[in-house]
Amino acid sequence: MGRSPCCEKAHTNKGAWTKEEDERLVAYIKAHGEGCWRSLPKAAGLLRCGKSCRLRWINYLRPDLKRGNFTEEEDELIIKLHSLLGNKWSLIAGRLPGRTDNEIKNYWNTHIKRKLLSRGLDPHTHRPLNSPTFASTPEQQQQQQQQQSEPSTAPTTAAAAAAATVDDDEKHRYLDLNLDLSISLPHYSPEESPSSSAEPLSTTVATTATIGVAAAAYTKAICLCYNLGFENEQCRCQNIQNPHAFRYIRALEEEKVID
DNA sequence: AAGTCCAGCAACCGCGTCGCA
DNA sequence: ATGCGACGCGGTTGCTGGACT
Repeated sequence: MGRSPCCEKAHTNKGAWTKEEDERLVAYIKAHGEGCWRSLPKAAGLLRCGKSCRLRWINYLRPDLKRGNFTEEEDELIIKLHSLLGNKWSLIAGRLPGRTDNEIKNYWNTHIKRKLLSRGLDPHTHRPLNSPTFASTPEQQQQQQQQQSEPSTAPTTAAAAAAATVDDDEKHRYLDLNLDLSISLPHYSPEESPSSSAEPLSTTVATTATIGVAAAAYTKAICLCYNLGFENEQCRCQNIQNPHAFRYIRALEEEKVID
C-alpha cells in the first residue's frame, strides 16, 4: 500500500529543465497565475509532475528572486534565525526577501556550517564545540534541538527551560531578534495582569528561545498580515476580540510601529 | 590531456498538514 | 467525523563543473 503517486511517472520528464520547459512554465503562470499545480503541467503542455513545476517556479523562475551571492549581512541573519528557528528553512526564507528555502538550505549546508565550525561553534546548537553543556549523544542532541526549534504550547515552562540555556553572550547578541513562533495561550507575568495591560488579549506566536531574552522588554504583537504588507487590505486582525486569536509578535522591523 | 575527486546546487522524494466534500 | 486530494516542507540524491593529480 502507500499513497498514490502525485503523477504518472511513466510519462513525465525528470532531471534538469530545458529552456523550452522554463519558457512554457513562465508563460503559463504569467497568464494564469500560480496554483493548481497538479493540473498545471497538462494545461501548460509540460511533461512534468506538478511538484516539479512548483519547485522550478519557486526556486528558480520566480521574478522576485534575488540570485547571486549571499551578503555578509544575510549570512549573519541566517545564522541568527537558524539559532532561533532551527531547520525551519521556509520560515528563515520568509525573512530574507528574494531568497528561497531551498537556496538557504543549500547555502547553510555548504557554507555556513563550515563558517560556524571555523568559529568553533556547533552548527546544530550554535554553542561552542567544547562547551560543557554541548550534547554529546544523539539523544542529547535531539533533546537540545527540540528545545531550540520545537514550537511550544507551554511557553511558561518551555521558555524558562530554553531561556536557562541561553548564555549572556547570546542574550546580547540576539536582543535585536524576536521571532517568537510558538502558539500558546496568553501569558502574563505577575506584574502584568490582563486588566492592567494596554494590549488586547492575543495569542502570541513566539520562538521559545527568545522568550527569556525578550521577556524583560514586552513586545507588541502584530498580525502576520502586517508583516506581509497586507495590513491595510483584507486584514481584520486589528478588530479581533477573541482571546484565542493567533497573532505574530512583531519581529525585526524595529522602526515600524502600528497603533 | 585524461582521470579522479569534491563542492555546489538543482531537483526529487516522502511525509505532514490543510481544506473540502 | 472521516477520507481524500493537493500543497508545502525538509531531507536526500545525483548531476555538473572546477580543482587537483
